[in-house]
Amino acid sequence: MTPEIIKRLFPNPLPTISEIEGRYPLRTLPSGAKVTRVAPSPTGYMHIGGIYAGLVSERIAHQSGGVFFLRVEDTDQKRKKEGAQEVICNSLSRYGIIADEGVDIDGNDFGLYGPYTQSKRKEIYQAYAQKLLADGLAYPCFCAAEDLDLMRKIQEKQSQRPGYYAKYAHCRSLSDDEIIANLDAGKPWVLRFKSGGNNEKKMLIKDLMKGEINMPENDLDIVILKSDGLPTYHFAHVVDDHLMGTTHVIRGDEWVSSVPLHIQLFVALGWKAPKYGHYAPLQKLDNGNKRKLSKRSDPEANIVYFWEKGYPEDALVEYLFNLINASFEDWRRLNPDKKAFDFPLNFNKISNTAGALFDFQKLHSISKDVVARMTAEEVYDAVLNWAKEYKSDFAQRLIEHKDYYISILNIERNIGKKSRKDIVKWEDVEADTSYFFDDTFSVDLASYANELNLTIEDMKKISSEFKALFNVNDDKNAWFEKIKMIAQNHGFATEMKAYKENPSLYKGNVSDVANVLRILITGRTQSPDLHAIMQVMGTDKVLSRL
RNA sequence: GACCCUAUCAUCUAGUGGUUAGGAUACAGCCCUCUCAAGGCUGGCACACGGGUUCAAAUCCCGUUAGGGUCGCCA
Repeated sequence: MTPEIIKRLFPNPLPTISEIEGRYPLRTLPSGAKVTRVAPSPTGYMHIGGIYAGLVSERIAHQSGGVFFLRVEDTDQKRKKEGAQEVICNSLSRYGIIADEGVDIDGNDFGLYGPYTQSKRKEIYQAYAQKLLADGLAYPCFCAAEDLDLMRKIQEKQSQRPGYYAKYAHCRSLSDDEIIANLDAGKPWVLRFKSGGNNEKKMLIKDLMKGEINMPENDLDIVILKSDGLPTYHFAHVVDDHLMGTTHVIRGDEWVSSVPLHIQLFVALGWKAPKYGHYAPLQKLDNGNKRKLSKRSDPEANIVYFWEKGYPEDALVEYLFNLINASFEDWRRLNPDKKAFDFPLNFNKISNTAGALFDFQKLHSISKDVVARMTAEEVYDAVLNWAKEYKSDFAQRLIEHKDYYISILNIERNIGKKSRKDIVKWEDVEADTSYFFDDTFSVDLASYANELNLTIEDMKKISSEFKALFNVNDDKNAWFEKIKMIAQNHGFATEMKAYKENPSLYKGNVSDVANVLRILITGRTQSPDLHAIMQVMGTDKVLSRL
């Protein structure tokens, strides 16, 4: 390749290699410190797998005293969406995944190894591409998309491995004159890596999560610079993670098969490759088959789904930790008061499986525990935050009745003990507490009477008798003694045992009496502790309901 | 089609040559109990299949089957 041709391909002045290397000094970190990153694309959509990767990367870096940074991979200008930076930053920070370096919500860089948005690094990639070109490790390719489609079709027909390699790599052997002719004709071009790999040969890859993998060497001349002058993922990853000093790359296992290529690129540029860890994607069951949680068909693949439903952030984090490493739940049992982020995560303990099915039942169970560990005030704040965004009329009500709601949320909430566990997500709270307000309270007496095998007259009698006896200051025992008394007066058993032994002697038992009151007070047959509910409602409301 | 990965209860998994195959979720039953939830106790439920290697295999090897991934100027 003559310098003249190189100049024609890269007419604009580029920084020199030593200039660039000077801008990215080696990081000075304690020994054992790991440098990781999360590298989403600004498509306006955050996949739950991105949170998974972020969580692992963040923990690995910070637990080792290293650096965790955010890099925005926007080399595909077609997929770039307005407002995507906000989605990325909000999604990560919401789950406590805080980068030491990267791009903030306004698109501003912070940290010394930037810029952290790939489109702003164009000249850096081009400088290294030019170097590869000069070193004879890259070449311009003028093949059009149609040419490549045709090539693949032929390969398929002949049962050949598809791709741009060996005799199919037409532009690899272009003479200088041919290149000049193409350039003169104004043909668009891409830059391809001239692979020295042999597909017959194997190379051993050590994956942090999957262990040793034997892969064939890469012999594909892949594109490193697209016709718009921006790099492909492969090239950008290699250049960036070298310059930014990444030591451990954690990414989805759709990248496993590119590792030979990536290592080849590192070698071609004279660099040391980072360590790689590939995790299997979250899956879901579809018609009896597992498949990857997909953006198109699965709403729960989008992290926003969990915001809309109001899943506590800690619940999702704990669920994901649990998937990353099943010993999390043992650790949690031993350390009920610690933050999830205190959990020590080791690579050799990270589960290496085909990909877990996303299990909502497990998430819900974890979520109930998480909510049960919170105080009523904390729950109130979280519900209010959620409602402000997704249910403004409910938010209004929460604000107007703050103290009342906190008392409601405090019912049977005994922190650290056997607390009530019935809130899974903030979305549930409004309906669960609706009977505390007259405008959202209703009761269908006739059908309940039928269900309890009582007449409405029976219910009325019980109600008026209790009404006369009710005193909001009664403690639980005194309160219940009154209920027993009413039971006795009306021919109900006061003890469950007695009733069970001889049901025919009684009209019902004390629980039926309590249930009558429960229905009148709450409009439903199931509720938290009735005594506590009455205390929270107060005398006026209880009497009016009765 | 080629290459790579994976295979333990319904689900997430522990397990690295000798275990009554452990835990969690879910499920069922009992206890507690004013209902529900919670809690306590108990129970059922698994090493994909076929060959090897070995005194001994969930564990090592080979094959089969099944699932997943990759083979783009997308990441």
